[in-house]
Amino acid sequence: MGNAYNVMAATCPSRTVLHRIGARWTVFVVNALDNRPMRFTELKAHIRGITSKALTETLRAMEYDGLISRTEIPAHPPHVEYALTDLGRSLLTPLRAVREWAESHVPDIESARAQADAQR
Amino acid sequence: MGNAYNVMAATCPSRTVLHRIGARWTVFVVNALDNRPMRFTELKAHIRGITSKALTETLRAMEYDGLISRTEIPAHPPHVEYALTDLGRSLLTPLRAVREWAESHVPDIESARAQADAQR
DNA sequence: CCCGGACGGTATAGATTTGATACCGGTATC
DNA sequence: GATACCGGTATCAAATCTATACCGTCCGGG
Repeated sequence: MGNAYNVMAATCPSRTVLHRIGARWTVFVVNALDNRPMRFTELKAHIRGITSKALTETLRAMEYDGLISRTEIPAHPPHVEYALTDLGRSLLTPLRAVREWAESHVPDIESARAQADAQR
Repeated sequence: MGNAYNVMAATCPSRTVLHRIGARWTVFVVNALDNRPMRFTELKAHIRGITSKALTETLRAMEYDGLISRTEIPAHPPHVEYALTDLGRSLLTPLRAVREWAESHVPDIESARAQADAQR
């Protein structure tokens, strides 16, 4: 498809993009918002182990990059809703594949680790 | 396909697997070894911006996880060759998709960032 | 009115990870 | 010899992440 960007070049903008995708929690947020918008606390509960700070920073960065939208809903009680944008949804396909790979290859990696440990 | 692992659970082994895949440089190494084995210095030159230390650590971790193999070749001059294992090759498909997403969506993200900057 | 709790975060400090820079031993070439 | 390349280590400073505590707003109950 020959586009002009190459992640292997240190200065290429695609590098920063890949860096952002690869950031600790981005994958989890994208996967969590897969089929519906969520609120802050809902996300925090869903992605077990994330702290408020990490979640806030991840959401801010993703919003800045146009991957998610943040909407304050003035209902009673008011609350905040995070949702994938079209761009974010387009990222869903590759990231879901990564997630599925991770979930389905746990035994392979665990046995590789066990074998490496036994070696020493 | 219903496997037993869920990355959203903090204690799930798949979490550590995903963490490893998401580590700074893993994506680059997998993509670099896409169509042939490479030597240490070759990899370092190919993945612009990586330091020896980062590359060493990434390679060690990936070898431990069974994603790549490290072979010392006793030719003259002797050298070291890194190659994807079958497991590593299976990771290639999802990660190549991520790489391609990054390379093809740079303009979208840049314009989202520009728009966010203009907002303030 | 007062109390308590949920929501959506901040502030701060300590631990962990990363990166820059320098260096090193072995092999081969000049 | 002297020099250079390969495949790394060692060391230390800088950036990042985590844990923990805290905060203001809004709401419902008593």
